Amino acid sequence: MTREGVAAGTTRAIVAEAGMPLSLFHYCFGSRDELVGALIRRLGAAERAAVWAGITPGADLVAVLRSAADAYLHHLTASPGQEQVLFELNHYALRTPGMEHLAAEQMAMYLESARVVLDRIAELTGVSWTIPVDELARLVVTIADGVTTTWLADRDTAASRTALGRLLELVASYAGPTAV
Amino acid sequence: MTREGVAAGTTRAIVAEAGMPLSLFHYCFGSRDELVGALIRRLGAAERAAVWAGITPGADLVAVLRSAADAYLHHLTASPGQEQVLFELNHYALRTPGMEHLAAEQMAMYLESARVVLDRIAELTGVSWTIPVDELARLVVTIADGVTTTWLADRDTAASRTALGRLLELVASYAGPTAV
DNA sequence: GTCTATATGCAGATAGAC
DNA sequence: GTCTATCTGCATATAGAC
Repeated sequence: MTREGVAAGTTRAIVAEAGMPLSLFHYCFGSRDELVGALIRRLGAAERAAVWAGITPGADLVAVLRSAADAYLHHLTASPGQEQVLFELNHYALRTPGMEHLAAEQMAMYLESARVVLDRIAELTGVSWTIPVDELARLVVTIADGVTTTWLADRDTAASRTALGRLLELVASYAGPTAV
Repeated sequence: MTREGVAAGTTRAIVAEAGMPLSLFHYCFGSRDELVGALIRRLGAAERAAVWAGITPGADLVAVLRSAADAYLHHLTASPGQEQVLFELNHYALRTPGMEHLAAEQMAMYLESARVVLDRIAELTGVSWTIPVDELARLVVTIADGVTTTWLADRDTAASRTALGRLLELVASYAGPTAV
């Protein structure tokens, strides 16, 4: 699905690539949608781990934000399909009766990841956020979604980098001296 | 497709709703993908017209931005499918061999719309932008994409409004006194 | 131009032997 | 648990009468 899209990930294509008979698929999963649901959860968790691992310790807030953003942009341009499939899965869930909650769950996981990362960055750089971290987390997720969607459509890396830089200035503007 | 998703818009579903035989579809369009391509262009143009019409004249920049943002959020929450289908079409184009350029075209149209609107707003409020309007347009499109994607997933209107408000502050920060 | 009827293929899911 | 063979339905597209 990462390589060719969610729609191309038919049960037959999956078992053909895995070298197993079709019936084994239905022995493991009740339906294709069950696999898709499991996939949303698993890829969401993987994304979360990747974001966490991408934090480069440092004292300067702007430098830390900048390096995290660069790491993300590098990952995005190197493996576009990995981010693309997350959006496709999200839209698939939104349009499939009974799976809408998975789209919300996916977003909740992103928000949680952003929250944790923001807390960690504050800790590392010795700043405190001047607005609730929940609100800042949503801002960060919104920015990431926007940059990713836009880049996936036109692949203008330079323009995306510039926009992302400006958006990070906004994030940095919500940092104040730590209360400790 | 707006109502039930791009995948649900089969040729059979379309002709059934239109009350016409299937063959008439193929008399009008060479293939389903040809219809999808036409749809991307048409809905993109409609979006552009809607954005243009949404500008509320006024002297205060922040007020104009705020009203445009509110109008967009109102539209989004009232007719989510209309924005959702644009994303779906975008992803469909990205994954369909030979249609990738349509995704880029769609994004180019958004950028052009943003550019025109930013010029108009500058004219109405008597400000000038302190960064190239191309860069600001990409920032605006990135923001709109991010807010829309995030809201579609969790429907948290209050949080989206707050985030959008903060992002617009960034946009407003690139306004300076007019050179005229 | 517009219709009915059909060709062709692939989708998800299951039956039932081993 | 794992297999082969198959059920059933729906997808895009077309043939060919009118």
